[in-house]
Amino acid sequence: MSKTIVISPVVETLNSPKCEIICGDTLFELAKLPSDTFYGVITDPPYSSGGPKIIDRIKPTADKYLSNKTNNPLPDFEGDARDQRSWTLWMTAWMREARRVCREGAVICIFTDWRQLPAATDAMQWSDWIWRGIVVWDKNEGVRPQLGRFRSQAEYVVWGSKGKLPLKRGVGVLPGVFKFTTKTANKKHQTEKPLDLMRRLCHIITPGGPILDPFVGSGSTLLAARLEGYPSLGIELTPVYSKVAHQRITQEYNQILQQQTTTAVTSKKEN
Amino acid sequence: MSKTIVISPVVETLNSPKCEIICGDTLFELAKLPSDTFYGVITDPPYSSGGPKIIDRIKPTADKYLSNKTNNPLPDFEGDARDQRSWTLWMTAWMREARRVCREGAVICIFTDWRQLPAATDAMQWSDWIWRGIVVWDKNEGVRPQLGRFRSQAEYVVWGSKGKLPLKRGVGVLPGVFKFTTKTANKKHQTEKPLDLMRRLCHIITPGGPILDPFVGSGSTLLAARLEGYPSLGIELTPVYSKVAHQRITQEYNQILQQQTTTAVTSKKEN
DNA sequence: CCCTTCTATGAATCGTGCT
DNA sequence: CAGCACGATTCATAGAAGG
Repeated sequence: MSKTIVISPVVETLNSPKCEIICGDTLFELAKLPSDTFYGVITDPPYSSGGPKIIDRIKPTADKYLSNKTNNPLPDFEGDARDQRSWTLWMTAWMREARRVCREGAVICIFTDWRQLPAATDAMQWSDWIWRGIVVWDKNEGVRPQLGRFRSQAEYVVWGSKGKLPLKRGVGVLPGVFKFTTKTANKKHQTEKPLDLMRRLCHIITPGGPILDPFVGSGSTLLAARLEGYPSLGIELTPVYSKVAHQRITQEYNQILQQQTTTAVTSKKEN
Repeated sequence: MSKTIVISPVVETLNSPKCEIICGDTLFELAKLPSDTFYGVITDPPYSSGGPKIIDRIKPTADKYLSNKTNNPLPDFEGDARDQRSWTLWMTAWMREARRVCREGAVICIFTDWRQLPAATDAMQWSDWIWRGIVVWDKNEGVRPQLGRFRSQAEYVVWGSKGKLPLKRGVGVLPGVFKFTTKTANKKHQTEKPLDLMRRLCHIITPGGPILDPFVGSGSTLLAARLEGYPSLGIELTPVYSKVAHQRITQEYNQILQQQTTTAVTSKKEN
């Protein structure tokens, strides 16, 4: 049996959307949630990529994903050592549960690298989501150049919907390619995504609808959702990261809100 | 039995790489070629995409892929009405033959849309090519917007190699994301790719090595290869397009060569 | 010749209504 | 009711037209 530690809800500042993190295994925690609740899922599951052989996959995550191994202060994360068949089945399992807790017309966005992209589209369709496309995250040149090859400078978001996706639901047209560089400084997680990217992604979800993130990591999705006015629920297996995310969502949220206010005031003065 | 019509080789201008087009079915024509000849394959096969239902796939290609059907002077192209299972098997078949006629270390680049991308990676691996990555062609925003969705503004190149791909083979590092808009004026084919994109792609292949294009269409690959100094062989099923490509490779080649010379002279004068 | 305005278009898809 | 035909739709960009 999984033991659930519920971290106290992030303290709500005035008018800020609710945000909660559960520390536990996604499959078990999802099973406890009621059906037809969320308007969308945005998440970055462990890729279980990083090599064709099992022996390459079961290395510590830092060895797999960081080209500079020295001075790495980031803890390893779990769930990243499955072979592809097992990974696909596991993805299917949690995505099916995630689908249950979502309401009709909900949108799902799953990060993946090129190697797992086909398996991710399989899992999405096996779990009865309607696969609707691929969004490209262009990380810019400069990423792992190799002679005689094309650069692996992109990651991908496989996205779909629970059933029909009506054209008019308060959501505009969103770009299919996003260009954001990965930040290196102050990263809280090895695979942390740019906050601005996550904020843009949120807009695919009906405004104000609660968002689910079954793999919180350092909490970029939850932070972005909160900044964009969406309530959210996150699930994270690793206790360390549950705390990291919790801190980040509270502190960075306030910092960014202040910055935004300052910027707004400044630009008003300039006008 | 397939009846082969060999269109006379493109007239060679001085020092220009040889370029030849065979009019016939790729599967049959490939079977006639000797093994271990080519250094690379760059091609844009029919996607057989364009709708979830068979009835949508078997429509004329103009109905499937053009939103404005009026004033469309371009002939339809063939081989675009397979269901996904059949498409994957067919892709596997010709890619296996293409692999045979390529030498060790050869590179293959296959265009696909998001819908067929997973099947394309399957076919590549089933035919014993080593799948090495995905290249993104960003067509820019402006492409068929739809409310409440991410834009389908990218197409993809699935690429791989025949066996090992040595780091040092005279090829540098190439970008993983290319941004080129589709031209509208003077298009010779419904799905014509930007020439500059094709010229950049060619650089993944060992300089001077002959290139194979089993689906010529309007001949962008062959034209690009010729401009970049690669000899090439193309195969095209539709007689109309065989001729269109032949013309284009002869005429546009000379035009562009002249332009390049003019530009070079002009910029010399400016310095 | 440059700048602005205008128009055409796109490797679709949704949703309605008909058979 | 399932399946299919058909019309409506979205907007950034290129290229044309106009000033």
